[in-house]
Parts: sequence; structure tokens; C-alpha cells
Amino acid sequence: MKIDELDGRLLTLLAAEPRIGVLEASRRLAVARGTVQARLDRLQTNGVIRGFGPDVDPAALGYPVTAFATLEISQGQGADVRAHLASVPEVLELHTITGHGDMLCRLVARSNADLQRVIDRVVGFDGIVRASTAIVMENPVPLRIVPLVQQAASQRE
Amino acid sequence: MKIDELDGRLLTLLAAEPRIGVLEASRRLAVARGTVQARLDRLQTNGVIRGFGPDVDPAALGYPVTAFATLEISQGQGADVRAHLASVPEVLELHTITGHGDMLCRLVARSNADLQRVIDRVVGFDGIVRASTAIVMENPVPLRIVPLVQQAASQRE
DNA sequence: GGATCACTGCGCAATCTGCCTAATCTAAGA
DNA sequence: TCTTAGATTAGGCAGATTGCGCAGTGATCC
Repeated sequence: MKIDELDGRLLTLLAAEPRIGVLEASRRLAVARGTVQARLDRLQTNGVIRGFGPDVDPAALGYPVTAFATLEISQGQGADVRAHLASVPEVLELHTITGHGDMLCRLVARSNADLQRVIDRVVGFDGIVRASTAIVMENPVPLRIVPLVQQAASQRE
Repeated sequence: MKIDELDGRLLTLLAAEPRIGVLEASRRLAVARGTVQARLDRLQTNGVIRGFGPDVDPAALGYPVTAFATLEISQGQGADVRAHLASVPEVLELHTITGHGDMLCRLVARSNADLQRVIDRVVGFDGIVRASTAIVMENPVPLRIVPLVQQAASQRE
């Protein structure tokens, strides 16, 4: 979907201050309330905005350790492995990636020691041939979307 | 921070239907409005809830390709490399991970061909010794937090 | 026995939302 | 150039929600 400059400003504003309502947003953007409402509807209808889910910090919940695990899956076991990984709460996301049956998943744990337990649980499943884990030390760029939105918004086409 | 069962239900509810207000939430949870308000305040104060930023889908914005790149950084160049990566809109997040100056970043691109451009831009910087990229094919488990929240909420201690 | 803390149920003023209308603009097509 | 569909604006209205405060009540901890 094509995003224009106003959409970009709206998304940036919402990212910065998610709690503001439609009315306040329209004031900030210096447009009519109806316009903001229409833009929001359109952005949501087109799937640009998936929702406004609460952004929960695993660290604050007691899971300060994050890690990425690359898994090698044996042929034909993909579906089972996915179901298994989906059943582990500490698996925050899972991707299948290029490579011979490879998957990449993001894990969290209560401590480095606890990470061992999580990994054991993750890889202790038939079909997972090999696993290599990288522990996250710092997060210089937390998951962000604003720069991309602004690039998309400024792109004439 | 310790999360109890009510916090868990509240977070789960908010994740499922982010648009509902405090009043509606209190009805769903069968507690007083003030309680929900107090819980929300506490969760936000303690950093469990970082915010309610709009969840933007890069694919809907025209960036349907996601990839993870592992970068090897030469000693002492960390800060510069971080700044460089932070300046690239297509870099959605960046982590430093275990390994000798290794970093892991999530990228998006408009197409597989465009990904080449992004990668060139990312790695075309002094201090990046080596890079290996894995393209995401499927995303069986999108970034989620509810299972972890529920586990944390049910954990007596 | 206090004392503290969380929860409840209530109320009020101010604000916002959802929905609608009419007029104006704009950009693209005939 | 004229026409038309879509976007934007400025208002309006009823109803719902929010922010805030307060007293009463359990429950828990010393």
C-alpha cells in the first residue's frame, strides 16, 4: 500500500505517543478530525497497522536473557517441530530461513542458567538435528519501525 | 516484577483486543474499574508495559522480505558500526551477541533484489569484516508475548 | 489488636468517540 | 476545458469514557 507524507506523520506521532486519541492527533497534525479517522481506518483496513497491542518487556517480567537459536531440522519434520516450538512460552518468535531445513527462533530466559533449561526443552525433540545459540548481550537498536515508515512515506511513486 | 493472575488476564485481554478501554476491560475481567486502572498504572510504571505503539507491518508498507544478518565486527569499531546500522531504515533491530564482535540484525527489503542493495549498504562500512545472511521464508510463530505472560502470571513465588 | 494495602462501588465534570451533513478542494478522465 | 469521484474540512449531537476522588470493606502482616 502507498503511504503518503501525512500517513507517515500520523504513524510517527502514534509511535511516539500511542495514548493520544484521534482528536488530539488531529490537533497535532493540524488536520481535521475526520481526516485522521479516515486515515487510521484505511491504515488498519490495509493491514499497515496490525493493532495496538501492549508492548510487554520480557525483562521486566523476569526474563532478562534473550538469545537466538538456529535449528537444523531433518526433512519432513517441519510441521511437528513448529508445533513443538509454538508450545514453548519462552519461544517468542520463530522463522524458517534459507538453508537446509533451518529455523531461527528468539528465546528468552530467567538467567543464563535458565537458558540452558529452555534450550534443552527446545532442542529435546525429534527432528531437530542440530542447534546453535547466540546470547544477546546488548540491543543497540531495539525493534523499530519509524525510520522505515518515514522512508516509505517520502517515497514518491 | 511479580505478575499475578489478574495482571496476566489483563495483559492477555489487552493483547487480544487492544482497542478496549479501561471500563470495558474492567467489565470483561469482572473487577472494578479502579482496579484495572491501578493495575495498568503499576504495569506501566514498572516497565512491564512499555507502551501501546502501533504494530506496523513492513510487508504492508512494501517491504515483504525479511532477513537476518550476522555481522562480524573488527575490534574497536563497535560504536561506529552501531551508528551506521542505526542510520539504515531497513535495519529494524540490532543486537550484539556472543562471539568475537558479532552482531545480529533484522533487515527488511522490497524484494530479493532489493535485499542485495540493503545488504550492500549495511556491510559497506569499515569495521564489518564478514556478513552472512539468512532470508526468512515463513514465520510460523510471529512475535508473541502472551504465552510468556501467562507463564509468568501462574508462577507462584 | 492495630496498620497497611488493594479492591469495590459510587459520583462528577470534562473530554472524546462514533456518526452524520454540507461545502470546498483536488486531481484525473472525457 | 468541463465533469466527476474521492478527500478534506468544519460543525453538530448523543452517548460513552476518562481522570479523579472518597468512604467502606476485606485481607495480610507485625
